[in-house]
Amino acid sequence: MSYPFFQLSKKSGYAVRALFELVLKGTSAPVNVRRLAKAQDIPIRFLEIILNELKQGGFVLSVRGKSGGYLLAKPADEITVGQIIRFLEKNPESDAPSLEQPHPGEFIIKRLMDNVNDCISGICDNLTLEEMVKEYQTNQESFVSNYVI
Amino acid sequence: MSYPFFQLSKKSGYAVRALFELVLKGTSAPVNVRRLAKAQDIPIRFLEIILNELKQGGFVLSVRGKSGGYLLAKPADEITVGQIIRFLEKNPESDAPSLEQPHPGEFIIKRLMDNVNDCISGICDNLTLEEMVKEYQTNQESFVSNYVI
DNA sequence: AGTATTCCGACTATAATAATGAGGATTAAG
DNA sequence: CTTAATCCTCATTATTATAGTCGGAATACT
Repeated sequence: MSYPFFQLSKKSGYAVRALFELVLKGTSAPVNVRRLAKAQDIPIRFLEIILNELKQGGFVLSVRGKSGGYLLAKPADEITVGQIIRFLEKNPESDAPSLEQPHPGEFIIKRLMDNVNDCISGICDNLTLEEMVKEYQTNQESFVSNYVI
Repeated sequence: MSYPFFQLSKKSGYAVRALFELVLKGTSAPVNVRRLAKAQDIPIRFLEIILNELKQGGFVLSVRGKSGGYLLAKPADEITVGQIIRFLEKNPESDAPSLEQPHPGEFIIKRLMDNVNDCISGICDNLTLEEMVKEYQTNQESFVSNYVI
C-alpha cells in the first residue's frame, strides 16, 4: 500500500464518526455521549470536547439534564464531511495574513498545494453525512467482512 | 480563502524546493548546501539533514571535499513530487500492520481517505521536477509579480 | 598541510495532538 | 424534594511531530 499523503486527525475522524452515528441511529431523541462513545469506540472525555466544539459550529444541539444528549442541528444532507473537517481543523492564527514576504520558491509549492486542496475539497465538500450512511447501509456486508477478516 | 485541508511539512516543502533549485541551475557540477540554502531561503542546517535523507532515498548524490556538493541522482523527468513527499514523510512504524482489530466505524473514514489519497497521488505522482521547472520558466512573470505584489 | 565541504550524532525548543480528571450546572423522573 | 443522569467548564498531562541548532569528525580537493 502506498503512503497516505493525507491523514485525518483523530479528532476530525472521531467527529465524523460521531455525527455519522447520530445519523445512523436516526432518532429524534437526543443520544448521550456515552452511547455515542461506546458505539464508535471513542474515548468518552475526548468526545465530549469534540461534541462541544461541534455545537459551537452549529452541527449539533445539546440537551441537558436527565434524558439529555446530542442531536443533529440540521438535516444530514446539509452537512458535508468537508464542513466538519474545515471547522475543526481551522486555527485562528492562520486567518491572519502573514506579513512576511514569501520567497518565490514558495509559490511553486503553493501552486501545487492549491491544486491538491481543490481536489480534496472536491471530494469532502461533496460528501454529505446522509450519503455516507446510505452507502454504508447498502454496502454493509462488505464493511463487515472487512471488519472480520 | 478556504481552509487548506492538506499542508505540506516544512521539511517536504524544503526538499522539493531544493531539488527544484538543483534542476533550475542545471549544472553537471555539484552545488553546495550553502548555495542551495541561500537560493531558496532554507535554514542551512536543516537542509543538510534533508539532503542527507534525500541521498539515502536515491534522489541526490553527494560529492565530498573542496568543490563538493549535491547533484541529482537521476534525470529530472524521472523524479516526481509524489516520490519525494512519500519518501520523506513515511515513518518506519506505519509499515508494520497494526495488530488491533479496527472498529467498523473506521472503515467509513478509511474509504474516504483512500479516495482523497488516490486523488492527491494523481496530482503529485504525475508532476515531475522537470515539469515544475518548465512551468516556472514559462510563467516566470506571473510568479515574480505575485512575489512583489 | 590547509581548507572547504559533506557527514553525523546528539541536543533543544515549541507546538500540536490526544487525551484525562475533578467538580459544577442543569434537568427529568421518582 | 431528592436523586441520578447528563452536559459543561477549566485545568492538567502525556505523547508525538516539527523545526530546527550545535559541535565536531571525516573526506577530498588544491
